[in-house]
Amino acid sequence: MNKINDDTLRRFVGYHLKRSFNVIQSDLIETLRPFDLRMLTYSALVLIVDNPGLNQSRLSQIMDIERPNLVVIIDELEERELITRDRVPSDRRSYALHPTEAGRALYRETLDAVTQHEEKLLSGIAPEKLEQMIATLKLIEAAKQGQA
Amino acid sequence: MNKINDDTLRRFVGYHLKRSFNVIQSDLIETLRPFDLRMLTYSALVLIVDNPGLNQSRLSQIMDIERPNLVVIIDELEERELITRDRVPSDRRSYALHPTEAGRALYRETLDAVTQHEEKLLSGIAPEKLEQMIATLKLIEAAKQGQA
DNA sequence: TAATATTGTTATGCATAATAACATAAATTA
DNA sequence: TAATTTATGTTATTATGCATAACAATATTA
Repeated sequence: MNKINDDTLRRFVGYHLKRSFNVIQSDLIETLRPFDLRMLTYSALVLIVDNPGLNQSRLSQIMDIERPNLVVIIDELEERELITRDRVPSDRRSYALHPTEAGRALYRETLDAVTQHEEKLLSGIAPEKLEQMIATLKLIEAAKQGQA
Repeated sequence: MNKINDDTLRRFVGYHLKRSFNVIQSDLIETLRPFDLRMLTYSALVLIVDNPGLNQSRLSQIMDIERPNLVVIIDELEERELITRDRVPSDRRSYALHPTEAGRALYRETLDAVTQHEEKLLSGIAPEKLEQMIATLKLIEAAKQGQA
């Protein structure tokens, strides 16, 4: 059982990011499973509750996904009557997305669950370290703009 | 053009991880494109060069993917004659994976390219911050084991 | 008014990832 | 030794995430 050497890949920030994200992601998937939500449907629900009235174009931008991929997500949330697509008189191309009462209720439930699961998963790590890490992650996120 | 509020999602470490990983990932995909490699074929190649003789079972473990998903990756690398699958006399179920000379050459080329691209992307961030972040990312990675 | 841009949509394909089922071979145990 | 269990690699299948092309309806602009 000699150890496999991944020192070369360990030189890359992306490798560490991916491996740690995998850990959080699998925890999150399990957390959301009882609510029949996936990462993207959950993110969309949260953003719609927190930004009622926004349209799909804007939502796809903040979610960093292409508009076509958002359509099925919104379809799903609408079919489950967690949100509504409302025609906008001032721009008849777009829909204003609003949560239903059921959507807001699910939002509250899942927010608790997700918060608790992440707190539990990361309970062994000093909050200052996490805060520092997040600050650096934001710098990486911002590095995108600086690219050619 | 009022800003969309994602404060709720910003409470989650996973959200920051995902967004920053997306930035690095899209850069990496572009970097690997000229070499006709994807993230997974690249990772596999690196690990095989650095750990010649390992088998698919072990490789799938370190890569954190299921064995069936590794098969096509190894198929591709073998078809391109970057690696070989060699029968092991002591265990005739498994294959020892070895890089070819072409595989080692591509490894060197891509290692340079990936290193440079990541350095360029992250050039505006202080190395100490990145080091601290990686240390915390490792803690998150390790949190997996501590789970129920 | 004519040309261009935006919004939402359909269709399509590629990449990543998980599971079930299986053949072959090895290890265990009865 | 024989029977059972486990490990390795494989095929098939499915779900998910993500990107692009093309389009109709509507808005914007030149």
